[in-house]
Amino acid sequence: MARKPADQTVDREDILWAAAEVLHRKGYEATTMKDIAAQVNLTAASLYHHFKNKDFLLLNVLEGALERTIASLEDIVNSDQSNSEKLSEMIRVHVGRMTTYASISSAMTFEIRALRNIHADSIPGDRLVKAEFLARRDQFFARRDYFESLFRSIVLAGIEAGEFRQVDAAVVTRALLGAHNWVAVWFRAGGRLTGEEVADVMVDTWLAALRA
Amino acid sequence: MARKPADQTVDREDILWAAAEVLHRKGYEATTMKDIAAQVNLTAASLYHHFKNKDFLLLNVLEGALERTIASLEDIVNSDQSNSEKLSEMIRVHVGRMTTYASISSAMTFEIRALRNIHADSIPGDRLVKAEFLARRDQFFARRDYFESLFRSIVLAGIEAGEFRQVDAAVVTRALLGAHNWVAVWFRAGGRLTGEEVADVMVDTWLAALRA
DNA sequence: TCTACAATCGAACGGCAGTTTGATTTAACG
DNA sequence: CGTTAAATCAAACTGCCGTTCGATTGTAGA
Repeated sequence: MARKPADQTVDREDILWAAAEVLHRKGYEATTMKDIAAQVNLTAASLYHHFKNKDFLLLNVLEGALERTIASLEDIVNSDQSNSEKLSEMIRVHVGRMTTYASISSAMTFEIRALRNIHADSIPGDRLVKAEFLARRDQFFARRDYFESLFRSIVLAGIEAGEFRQVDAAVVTRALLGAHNWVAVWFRAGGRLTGEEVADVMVDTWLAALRA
Repeated sequence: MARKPADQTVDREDILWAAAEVLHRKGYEATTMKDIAAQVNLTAASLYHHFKNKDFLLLNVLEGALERTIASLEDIVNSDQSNSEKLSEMIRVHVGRMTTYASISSAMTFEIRALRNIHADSIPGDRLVKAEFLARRDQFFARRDYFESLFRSIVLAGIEAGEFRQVDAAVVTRALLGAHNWVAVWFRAGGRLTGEEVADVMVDTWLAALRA
């Protein structure tokens, strides 16, 4: 089927990973198709065999990252633990992704603006392609809201259960998410702290901030 | 001296403000000189009368925003209050800037990557211009570190004074800054909460997280 | 072995971004 | 008034970016 015997055959996942890598370093607009292709030893033209265009490539990166994160969080939310325990685990998962997959995760949060700024008119392709893009992008925004609501629902549940003190759950949740997102910007593997140690600090911080 | 009688005369500050506005919406790479010019009813070419090029324009926006913020924070740091009081005021100032001047402030934090990714070779102009850019950019990064150290120093002082509990000051400070930065992304004037109310929640949250 | 097709590349195209240049307008100052 | 210089613009240039197209390569299955 494919070309190239064994030395190099690239699949969708490899490209998505490479794209996230470059996205993390440069941001969507500064990232060229050539940049992404170079990371997987291809030419820019070859990428179009795997993805419709640059916009869809971005969309696929963001969708994949978000869905994997949501899946991990849902397992915790649906588990049988106290709200404090759930929140702790969720923080560890979220911060863990920010440190282990910094490129993918920070693309997921910081390139949302780029996704929003893509104008339907400028997308190449026929009407159906445009429509698909718009629909999937809307879906992504909805899922992104759902992701946020997972954290918020635990904060709210903790307050009602008396585990957490009375706070503005919406704002505190966003404060927590902002703190986590920022980790992907400053964290460096091999630095003073490991990803797990950073997560420990975050857990400690947010439990202290919320404790009744 | 100038042209245009009274209907429109534009100065550096107007352009910087307009640039921040567009930067906030689109990000540096997606922002065109035409975009910025349009905001102040000019053509792209006219901008070059006020700034050397697009890179310097970005640099000027970031420098201005950072220096103004630092000045406000230094007043508080040097004041005669407890560390808790100082931190509260600093949070109010920082969050206040994020809500009142969201464009300028979020450019200051989120466009740092764009600034870092500008390669000396690609800057137009002679050697002196390049050198000036590189020097001022380094200076900006240094000032940005200093800005962060202002918050961290108060956290550390609070710990030593026994006002705050023992925490990893570096990580907690960055958590706090991340939470604040994120405000510029989600806050909307006219929403459920005013900027001051958001700041109140942040003060409450961080004092709770740090209280001994 | 032959065929079909997945995967890749080189080359070319259209468009637009940042920038430069030179001319033009108009306010300020003597 | 006349001169000067600040402020602006239209037009043109250059280079690169996303994308398309056609040709080529190698492999999997018949």
